[in-house]
Amino acid sequence: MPAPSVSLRCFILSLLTRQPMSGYDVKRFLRSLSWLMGSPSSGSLYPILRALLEGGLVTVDVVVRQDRPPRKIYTITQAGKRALQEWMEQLTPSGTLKSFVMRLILANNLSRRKLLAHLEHRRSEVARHQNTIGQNVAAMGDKTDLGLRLTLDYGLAIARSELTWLDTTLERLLHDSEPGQAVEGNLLQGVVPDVSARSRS
Amino acid sequence: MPAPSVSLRCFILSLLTRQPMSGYDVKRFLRSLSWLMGSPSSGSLYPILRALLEGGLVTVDVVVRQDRPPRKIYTITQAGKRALQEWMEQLTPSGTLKSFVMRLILANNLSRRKLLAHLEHRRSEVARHQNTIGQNVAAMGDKTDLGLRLTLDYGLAIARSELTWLDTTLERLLHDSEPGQAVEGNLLQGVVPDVSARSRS
DNA sequence: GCCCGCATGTAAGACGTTACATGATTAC
DNA sequence: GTAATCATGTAACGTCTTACATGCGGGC
Repeated sequence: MPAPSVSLRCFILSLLTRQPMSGYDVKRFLRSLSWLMGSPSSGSLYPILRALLEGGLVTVDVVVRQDRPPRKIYTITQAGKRALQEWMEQLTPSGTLKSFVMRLILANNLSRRKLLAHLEHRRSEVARHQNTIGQNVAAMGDKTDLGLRLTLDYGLAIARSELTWLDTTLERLLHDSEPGQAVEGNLLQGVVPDVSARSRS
Repeated sequence: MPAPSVSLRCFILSLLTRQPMSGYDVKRFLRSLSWLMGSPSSGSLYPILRALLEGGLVTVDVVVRQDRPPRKIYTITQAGKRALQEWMEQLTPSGTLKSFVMRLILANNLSRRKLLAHLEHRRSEVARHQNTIGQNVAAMGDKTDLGLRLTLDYGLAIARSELTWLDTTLERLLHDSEPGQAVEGNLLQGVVPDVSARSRS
């Protein structure tokens, strides 16, 4: 039993705050975002669900069906929500795009203040890396290394677009929060499950 | 000895085609690009160098110095170059940004044809993911999931900027290769213009 | 007939990090 | 004097993937 990573375990736990899901549902959801943050394989996903279950952070409803494997629908418990809250408190992101996106998806579980802090933290990191790249470009001088030039140019392009996205998003969120009063509460109004989610056949 | 991954081993080997380097040099170089592709820790880097040495793909020159650890300068051998060439032939990228950047850095070891193919491959992948995100947005409808909306919006912004970068870069490379006759040789003339463009601190 | 999607899960091993060990030099 | 950089390396451990096992249903 390869004790799964804290971050991935918590992330999957937090997906269950959106709605109860089966392991396969989690997989499909993450596969649709695989470009941004990759998606775990069965070999890591199912052990994580089992660990959550054994830790009492989720419950499972087994839906038995004729002649096919039962679907196991996982639902987060109160204990799970508490554990999640504790994890959310100590945001210490590690600079990678993946960890940034992880927390971005969880925006609903964050107070607006925390969300803004998260975005601003990312902003400063990207800005720093932009500077680093600029220094690299300067240090390179006239050496004709096509690969390095392309890479640095690429990095600059990505960094620039990310910064503008962060700026406009921050501005939008700030603008939205000014008229509102509930600054500290979670901003997610209609949390109610709505378990349909699959209409396509 | 945790036999290191093929890709990382080959990538580090290929860095030595740029110039002979010590392990620490490799580390520093990769740290300066850590945002794009991360940088390996000592625990993976040094075993890789040892494996390359034992495989005869590199040689080492030990520079002894007074009272400090000797610097070990690694140089790629003919056998190393051949092995690298073979690896380069079978480009089967795996969609991640990291693997894309890895090959981008190695542009000098690629024929122009291969480089263009690489960029075009990336282009089609990003375009596909852009479509996926679009579908997600459509499927979401009016559900108010702030985190998911932000994430999808973010993904779209990144994808768009990457596509425009790829387009302009492809165009530039095509434009440069038309007048020239040597289509198949490695290209490295000092092309890429004007990468300044920093306005914000 | 065959492969793909659905749906779960396990075992073995590849991969990489963390933490340590060593120790001189430079900078605050 | 405490910390950071230079510079190498090892061992233990955490983490994740690959490949397999199972088995039905639907499309080509």
